[in-house]
Amino acid sequence: MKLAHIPLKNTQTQTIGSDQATIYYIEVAVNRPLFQTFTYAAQTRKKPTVGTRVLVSIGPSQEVGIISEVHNNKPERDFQIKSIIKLLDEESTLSKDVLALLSWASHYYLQPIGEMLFTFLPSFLKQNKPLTDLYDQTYLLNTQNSVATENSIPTNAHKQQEAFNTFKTKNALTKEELTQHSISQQTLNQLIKKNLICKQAVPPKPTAPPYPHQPEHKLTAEQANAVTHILQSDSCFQSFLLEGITGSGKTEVYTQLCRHFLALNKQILLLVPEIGLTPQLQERLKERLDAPVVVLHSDIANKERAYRWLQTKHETPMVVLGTRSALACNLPKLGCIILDEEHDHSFKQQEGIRYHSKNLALVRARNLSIPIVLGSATPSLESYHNANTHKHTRIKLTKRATGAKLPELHLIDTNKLPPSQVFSDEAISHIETTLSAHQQVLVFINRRGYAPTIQCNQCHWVAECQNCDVSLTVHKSTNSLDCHHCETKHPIPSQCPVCNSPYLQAMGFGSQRIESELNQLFPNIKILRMDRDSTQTKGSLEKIREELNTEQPCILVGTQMVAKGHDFPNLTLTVVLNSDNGLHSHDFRGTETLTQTLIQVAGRSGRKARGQVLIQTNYPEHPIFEVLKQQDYKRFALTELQHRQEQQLPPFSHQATIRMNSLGDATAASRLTNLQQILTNYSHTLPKQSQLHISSAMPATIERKSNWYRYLIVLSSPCRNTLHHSLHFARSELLKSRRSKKLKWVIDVDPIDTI
DNA sequence: AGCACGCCGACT
DNA sequence: GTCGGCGTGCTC
Repeated sequence: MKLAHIPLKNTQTQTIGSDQATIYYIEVAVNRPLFQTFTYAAQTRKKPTVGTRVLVSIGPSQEVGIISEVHNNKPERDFQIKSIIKLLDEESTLSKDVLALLSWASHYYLQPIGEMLFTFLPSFLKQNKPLTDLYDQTYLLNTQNSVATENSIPTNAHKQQEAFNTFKTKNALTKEELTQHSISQQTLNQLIKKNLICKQAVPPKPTAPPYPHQPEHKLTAEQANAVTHILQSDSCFQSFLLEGITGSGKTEVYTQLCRHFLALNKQILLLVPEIGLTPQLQERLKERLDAPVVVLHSDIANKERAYRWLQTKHETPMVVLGTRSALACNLPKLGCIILDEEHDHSFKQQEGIRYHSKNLALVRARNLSIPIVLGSATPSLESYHNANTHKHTRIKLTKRATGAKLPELHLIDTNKLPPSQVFSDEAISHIETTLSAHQQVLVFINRRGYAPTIQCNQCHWVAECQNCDVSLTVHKSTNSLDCHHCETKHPIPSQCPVCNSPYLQAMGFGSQRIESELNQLFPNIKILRMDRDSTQTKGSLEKIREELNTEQPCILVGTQMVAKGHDFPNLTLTVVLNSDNGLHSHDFRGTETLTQTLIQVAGRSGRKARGQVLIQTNYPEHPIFEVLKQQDYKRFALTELQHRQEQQLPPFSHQATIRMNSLGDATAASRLTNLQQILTNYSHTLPKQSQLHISSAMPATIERKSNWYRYLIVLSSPCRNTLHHSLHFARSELLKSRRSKKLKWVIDVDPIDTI
């Protein structure tokens, strides 16, 4: 409300000569893959602050940089120090604590400092434009002016008198408030002309539109207990693992936590894995909280995103709901961090700059001495282990908030099912019963497209991508063969390119094929599909959700996407198809991920009344189903952790991969073998107890992608420091050889896959 | 990364 | 001759 204290913008009327400008020496990080900052001189009156954007000339070009350090004395440098071109803003873009966090992250993940900072910045702020471009225009009572001038309003100018009185009580008005008080532009201009009112740009403040109804909500005993437990650690660092079964109402716990911290004038950062879940969560938070909810994710338009970023600089209590990039927003009064669905792999950035948001969130909470809550029904084994060893405090929600029981789980052996038939008779009859009871059905298939491949009946030729080592997926809607890895599309051939046979057959099932299959089986029932292809256009996800809320019997076909936190109240039956390919994964995290996905999918059904889950499998004897039938995640976690311990796999050791890709041929493989040799020699120089393990160079799961040949070596050690030092050594070796357009390398600390 | 410089082959 | 390909090196 108080805007008067904000300094007036037009103070640049410098008295040249008596100008007290001093030279400061600063370190600047630019958006380039360089592991260093550059020293510049800045001549200003006020000491520049860390995190402020500057415009610098670097080599022959001009670029936006961020001040990462301000020196107290002139640093000794054996090169000439250039001056910055200008300070872009008077205020910092990255707060001090965020800058410290990201500097640490650049060191921990061995990523270039400038790129690390810039990946978190909305792209508008990467440009050479001042923050003030995003400020709100307001009109302010000119307090400098004496009362005498007030008399300059003619006594018959009632509108002006009235408007001026409004300003005297309100002090400042935004454009909207002007129209609210029906002050016309004309009247305003008159007042500005008389120097009674001045125009001023102010930093945007988040606002909370009043919500028509704020339903009261009663917590279950478990929920209430969780909230009080977490609040006990007020203003000190503590990490909680909120382990609540699907439908146990974790969101309600988050809401109550938000309310509490807002009441203390604090801010809350709520991180979610993907935008998919935000509309529902956003709506719930807005209707239950009496404070602004700022939503930040990469799908928000450029300028709007930067505007919201600026809003988070405000000290007013607010909730920021966002995906991983929201981690670096300012929030000067941050009081609590919540990370929902903490097991989700999308918190790990896999492309470009590699980091894990969960790790950064934990470090930020620790640095700020505030509590952090990691929530999931199926915690990652890392977090599970951390709770076992009391690094995290475990809080459990064991009952569904509605009192409904967890769904019943049945296995259907599909060994005798002919390959052309997807749905077993048993599944079909269950679907029929459910639909006739006016309830909804979810069919989960972990594959998009029509069919995963097309094959020749005679010579068994399979359509493969020219640029990648994968088979092409049939897409009926576009009538094309698509590569899901390099995005190329090919026409479907009418005959086999090898033996010219016209008998080409779509093999296997994807979500599109399931959809058309269901349309044939249940011609009078609405079939909805939720996958990456069907949700590309804006608002399509909301449309699907609306349809589901009509309580009409219908069938939803979905991929991975449906497993992520959606709440489908009228769903009572879930049919899982084709889960078998996850059973034989060569990645040691394969069973973990599959178990998590299946439990999450199962959890979509029966939120109100008890639901049912049918899993079709060719391997009904597989131990994973024993766990799933009991829905005993604890048992799974403990057995799997024991296995990990025996194998010395994470979380019992720390891993990093060095990946190297070469364009067109496999040179990366031999280069990596070279590096592996150097690292092996290096490991012999280490003290015996440091136990560094270096794998030999191996191809990535998809060896060739977009014609890039991809290889990696895995370094692991039970000692974090050993691993870290070895990686820094490896990087210095890598930097010795020249960069080439056809050879790229990247270090991935705490990798989650080898795809 | 982005840019300049420089060295080589193939063109009006 | 000189245009443009790319390999090499530097950026405060």
